[in-house]
Amino acid sequence: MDVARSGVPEAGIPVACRSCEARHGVVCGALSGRQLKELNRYSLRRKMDAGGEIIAQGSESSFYSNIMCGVVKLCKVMPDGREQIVGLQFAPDFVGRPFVRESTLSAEAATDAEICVFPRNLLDRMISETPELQRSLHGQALRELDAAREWMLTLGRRTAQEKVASLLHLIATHAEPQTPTSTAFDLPLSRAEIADFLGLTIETVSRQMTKLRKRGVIRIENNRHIVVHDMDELERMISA
Amino acid sequence: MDVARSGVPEAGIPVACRSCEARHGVVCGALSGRQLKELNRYSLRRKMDAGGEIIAQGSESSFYSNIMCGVVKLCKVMPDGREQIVGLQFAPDFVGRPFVRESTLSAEAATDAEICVFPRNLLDRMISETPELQRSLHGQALRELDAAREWMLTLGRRTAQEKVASLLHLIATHAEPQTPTSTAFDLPLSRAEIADFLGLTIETVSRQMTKLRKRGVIRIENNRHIVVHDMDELERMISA
DNA sequence: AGGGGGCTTTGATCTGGATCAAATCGCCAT
DNA sequence: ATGGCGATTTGATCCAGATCAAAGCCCCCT
Repeated sequence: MDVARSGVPEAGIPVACRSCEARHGVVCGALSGRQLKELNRYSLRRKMDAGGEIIAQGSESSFYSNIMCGVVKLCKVMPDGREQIVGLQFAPDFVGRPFVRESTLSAEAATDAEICVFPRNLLDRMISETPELQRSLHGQALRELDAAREWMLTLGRRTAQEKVASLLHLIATHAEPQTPTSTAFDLPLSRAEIADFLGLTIETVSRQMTKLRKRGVIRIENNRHIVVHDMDELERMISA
Repeated sequence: MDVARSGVPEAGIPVACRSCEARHGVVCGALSGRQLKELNRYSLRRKMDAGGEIIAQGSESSFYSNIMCGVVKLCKVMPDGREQIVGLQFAPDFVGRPFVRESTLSAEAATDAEICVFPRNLLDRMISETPELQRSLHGQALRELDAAREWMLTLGRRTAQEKVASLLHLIATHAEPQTPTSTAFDLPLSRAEIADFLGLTIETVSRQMTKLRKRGVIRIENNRHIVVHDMDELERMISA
């Protein structure tokens, strides 16, 4: 059924890109075949173990990345060690901060992950040459801003119970890129990381999870695997 | 001393724009003389009283605005009335959410303010035709994202004392567009609004302000006017 | 000048979540 | 299997900040 040469949009697309998770993501989805080929020439796939650091807070990085699979957490730490996770990113998100070299936060693999790393200078050039790419990255920045502000409401005004429900709902909603909402999933974060995302302590997170379990809203298997029995109730608990 | 015609970059610039606060802001600074003229033709200056609503949460607005003077607060409210301020914007910031019509937050004048309102469709067209404008708005979105994440750290991990110090420092740093940091300023927010920005109650905000006053870090005149006696100490209290 | 209403401060008490302290669980390496 | 170690849960107690309550203050209006 394949058409032989032209007419097939994948003609001329690098082999590595054809089945890539991020092929139609924020960055690569906005590039021409020529650009894709050039970016691919200087790209490197990298497997990250959970906990591995992609960008260090306060450092200057000369790379950007795309997330191919896995979950990446964005963290801020204070000099005294207090830590706050300020965002989660999922495949095929773009990771990096155009226009500013020094990073004000760190990016770490929360789960085992695979990323596609490419030179900052090269993408910066492509951004300035490609309005569609600028637009696409602008769109992701605005979506992240919406998400950050939604989370500010969670941090500032929700109770511990509502915070934990919010987290479970967020994961249920984003864990599987294909399905809009999944009722069973693995948590990409440890209890300590959940605490740092919600502005709580480990103990409070654990107690609230237990409470949800005892109320029959969720089941917990092996600490990390969650089955949501009553998604409606979970959503109701967040109260918008 | 004026050069007669061409050579003066302001030639052909609408009169209304020449002395405008936002003339070199995120939007207008990225437009050509022709575009500026067109945008100006469909723009409207509007005076807002403190508390006046620019965009309602959940509504669809067909306008964007530039802040000419004053302070605008971005709020989210929950169905039960709990409220969180998720951002403050100062002249000459742009207010609006490109790409998405329905607003997930409300924008209100925190102080008496003046804004320049223009049609969404028109600016959307200019954005798609003007890479420099797209870039400029992308830049503002990323700066707002940085600010939102910084505030997430404040909301999630700082104590009431540190939160109030963070707010005073934010205002000292942004109140006067001209000076980088001012040691005396009027608070653009009431105690209730400060509480909604910091995720605290009015009473806690008041007590922490009193504590700062008694420690000699600040002086408070007429509730709204603040003089910072010891800016170093204020910054130290935020601990990065 | 007087009086009223909405902020703001101050005081007393309560409580949700933090902190301190043990178990218990799960998983890996031997 | 067995031991060991980090992660998680559970329990006891504490405390920062919320809540409830009452002045005080400021400013505007008549």
